[in-house]
Amino acid sequence: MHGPPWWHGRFRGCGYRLTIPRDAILNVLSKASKHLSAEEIYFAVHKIYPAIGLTTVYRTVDLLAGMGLVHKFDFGDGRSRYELSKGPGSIHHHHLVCRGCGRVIDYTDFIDEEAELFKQTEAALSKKYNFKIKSHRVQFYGLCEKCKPKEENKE
Amino acid sequence: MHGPPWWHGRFRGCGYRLTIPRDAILNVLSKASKHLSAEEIYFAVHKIYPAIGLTTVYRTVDLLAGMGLVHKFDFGDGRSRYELSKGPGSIHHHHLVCRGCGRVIDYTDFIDEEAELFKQTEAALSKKYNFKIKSHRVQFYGLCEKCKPKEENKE
DNA sequence: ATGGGAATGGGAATCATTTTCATTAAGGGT
DNA sequence: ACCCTTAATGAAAATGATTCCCATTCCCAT
Ligand SMILES: [Mn+2]
Ligand SMILES: [Mn+2]
Ligand SMILES: [Zn+2]
Ligand SMILES: [Zn+2]
Repeated sequence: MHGPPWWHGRFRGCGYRLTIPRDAILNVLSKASKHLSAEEIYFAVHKIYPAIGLTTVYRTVDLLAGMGLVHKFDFGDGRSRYELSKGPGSIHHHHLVCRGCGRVIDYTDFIDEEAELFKQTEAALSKKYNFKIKSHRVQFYGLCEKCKPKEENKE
Repeated sequence: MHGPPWWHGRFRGCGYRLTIPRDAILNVLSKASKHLSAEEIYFAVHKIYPAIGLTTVYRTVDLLAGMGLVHKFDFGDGRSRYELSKGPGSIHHHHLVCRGCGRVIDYTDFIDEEAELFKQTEAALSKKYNFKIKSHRVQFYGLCEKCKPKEENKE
């Protein structure tokens, strides 16, 4: 709870500077309860540091993705969404995406068995295609509890 | 090899008209060996029917995705890519995406065990979140055999 | 303190996709 | 084969997220 946030150390090693905008953006992301768009990050950060521009948000979020600190997602709503990937409170998980309302649900259940299979699959794919796998993404698409009934009414 | 293509029947049932553009676009997709962007489809179709516009490609590909005939993907290169999902020659598969050059590799290996696990996972998720799962997407990100060496040289 | 490269921010530019609207053409009924 | 209704189309303009440009500011090792 005290001392500098856990990400402060990660910048020096890469030769990057830990600036106000970068720190502010990471703060916003670390407190976010959902998957934020660049603009949403911009608005949130803007309340505390009105000087920070949208361009910087894009640049920063891109840098962070390159460092592996955030994940960039496309859930099909026309804008990229970002989520902290490392650190306390962030666990590897997969997503359920509602085609009706766009809601995204994180799930970590059943990951145990998934993780085991993914390890095997990654190993086999790496060898067969001589491909170095860095990460993966799993998403299920469908209808959430709210949208399911609406769909049925259409018939 | 003869007779109307397999997709002709799929339109009537939905109340959609089978038009020249739609047929042409499906022909292009059915012959494609890679994941085409809207513009690539447009160029291919344009050689045979120069009158067909890019707008129609977008509309059609959207319609086909809604009908479940094509899958829409985002591989991170800034444009959506489309692939026939049903019919002879199209098997359900997952993707390896190279972060270096953007190459996308289809793989169907190891799907057997994956398929089994996915069935279980889908069932469990459906129940727990009261979510109707229609489809899923799995992508592995990393470096292909060509890009792997380049990355190592940078250090 | 100083110099130099890194980082920033505002505005313009890009570019994939969508919207608009006047025109065309499926295809069911005759 | 011919009409009619209406879905479908295409050209051009609009949109909107992301990127580019560049003058200015900031960080930090010397
Ligand atoms: Mn998530
Ligand atoms: Mn594929
Ligand atoms: Zn929903
Ligand atoms: Zn590659």
